[in-house]
Amino acid sequence: MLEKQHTISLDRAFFDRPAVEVAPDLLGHLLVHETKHGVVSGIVVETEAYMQDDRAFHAWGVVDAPSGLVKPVGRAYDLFGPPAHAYIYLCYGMYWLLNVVTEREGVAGCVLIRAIQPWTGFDVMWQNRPNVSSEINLANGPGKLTIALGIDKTQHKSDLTRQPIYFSRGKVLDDVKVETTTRIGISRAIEKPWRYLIAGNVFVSPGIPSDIAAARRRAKHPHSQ
DNA sequence: ACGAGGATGCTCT
DNA sequence: GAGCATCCTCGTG
Repeated sequence: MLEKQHTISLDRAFFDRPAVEVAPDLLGHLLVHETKHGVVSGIVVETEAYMQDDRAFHAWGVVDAPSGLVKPVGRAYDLFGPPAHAYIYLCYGMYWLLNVVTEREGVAGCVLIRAIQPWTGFDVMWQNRPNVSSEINLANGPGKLTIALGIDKTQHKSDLTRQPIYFSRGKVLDDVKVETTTRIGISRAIEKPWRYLIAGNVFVSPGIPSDIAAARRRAKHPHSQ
């Protein structure tokens, strides 16, 4: 069961800021999903920020340069909506990834939730991910955590300041030490240090920061460009 | 422990 | 047709 203090949600003002501020601040808060099978939650231990004019961002190139108008087409349009709404999209044709929209309406930005430390609703999580070998692997990745929590396309654009999906106002972990790396799994803007994680937490994802991954590839295949 | 490869569908060229 | 904000399995050491 959740303690009462963790049933109150972060408000919209919290997300009405640049993603690079929201992303580290979310660490230590609970991500909660009140499902019909029970309340499932986990501590946010890893996030990434995506910013306007960021070449790795879905919203890149969507603003028409001379007019400043947003082209009202495609999935990226929802990234310009009001803050604190869910932006959920299909990755590699198979996995739903959960983002929170940041910044005021008209400015694009979001925070990708990359890993949670399971907190409540273990029975539901194990049901959702029956073939997992250990608690560590239950939700230590952006695709894994949506499966564990039962989040998919149907919650796209839902308001994350209220049930059924929200972030707790109170932190479960206080005084978290935030570590910063480049983001994972991207090929553009790989130098931006916009991945945030709780230092030493074993529930963070096993991915390799993109600048390190690129350097390794170059060392291994010096001929490929 | 690690690395290669496949699954699978949407978006943009 | 290429390129993905991924994950899992099955090889080899």
